[in-house]
Amino acid sequence: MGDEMDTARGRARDAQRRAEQFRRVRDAHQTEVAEDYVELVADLIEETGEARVVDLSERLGVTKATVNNTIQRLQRDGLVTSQPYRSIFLTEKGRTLAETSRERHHTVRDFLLALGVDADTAEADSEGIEHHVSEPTLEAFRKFLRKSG
Amino acid sequence: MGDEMDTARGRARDAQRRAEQFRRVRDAHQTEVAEDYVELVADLIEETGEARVVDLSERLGVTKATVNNTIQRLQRDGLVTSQPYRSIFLTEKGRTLAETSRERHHTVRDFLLALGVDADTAEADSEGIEHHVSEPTLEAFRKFLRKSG
DNA sequence: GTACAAATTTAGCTTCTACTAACTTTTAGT
DNA sequence: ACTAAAAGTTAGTAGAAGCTAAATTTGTAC
Repeated sequence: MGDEMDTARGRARDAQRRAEQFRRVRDAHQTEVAEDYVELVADLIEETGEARVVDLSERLGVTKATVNNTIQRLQRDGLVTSQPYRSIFLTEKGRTLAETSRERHHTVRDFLLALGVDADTAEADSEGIEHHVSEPTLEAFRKFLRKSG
Repeated sequence: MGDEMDTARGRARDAQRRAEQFRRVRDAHQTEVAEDYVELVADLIEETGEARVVDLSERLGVTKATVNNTIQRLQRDGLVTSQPYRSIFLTEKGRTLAETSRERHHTVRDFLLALGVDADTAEADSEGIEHHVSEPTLEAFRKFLRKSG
């Protein structure tokens, strides 16, 4: 068994490891929408007392029809409840997801701010980044915040 | 025009601003796949001399059929060229995208490493994060790297 | 309490990304 | 040169997320 084979094997292992990373990113995408929705539903309930399709539609920048579609799916997945023509509520599962999601979002945003990024950019970028930050990285962010705070 | 209206207006403006952020994240998603592919094609050409469907398939963790599909789309969008049963090449546009994409990827990865995140996590997270980091944030990352380096 | 406006829902369509299974072409071994 | 394996392609399917347009329900102003 020569070097060539070892190299080939090494490459194969490498490829599999990287494939796993891409898979994780793809999986993250599937939960991103769910996280954005439940986070927003939680915010709206706190701010205005209820979460309506039209509010989600405005804040997300998609049509009401799209919101409706997605809410159906989230209901199917046990994250929200809603009766026809009534506003939207979070299930326990939904509340938990909203909570961890929000915590992550804030950590990322505060971290970017602490790093010297301007407020608008920090808010905008954290929206995209929050879904792709693992717990170890979040912990590194928190550590930085403690030191710089 | 009382406080109530001002608040309502303020909320509407706020909603629009946030909607813009979500829109940006959604747009980023559309280019993510393209960026991952061209970056990988560039890597493979450098490492092995050519980029084949089967290699992309292995590294991305998707089937060859999926790679084929996507390559068609990238070709349609002018990022790659490929003749049937032949390996894949980047266009000038594709090379440019691969280059900026790779630079961003490395900046994010090196930044996470400098922050104390372990190598595996840095590699995995940077894969997800790289597509959502704006230029100002990247610049803040670079600045941190210069200071800590 | 009726009519109108606002909100919600439904129907039908598109694009993207993924899959499996079957097929064709190319490459490599003998 | 032939055959088998590897690589690439095609066809058909599915689900997610978006859209527009039309229908329906709810809420409100008079």
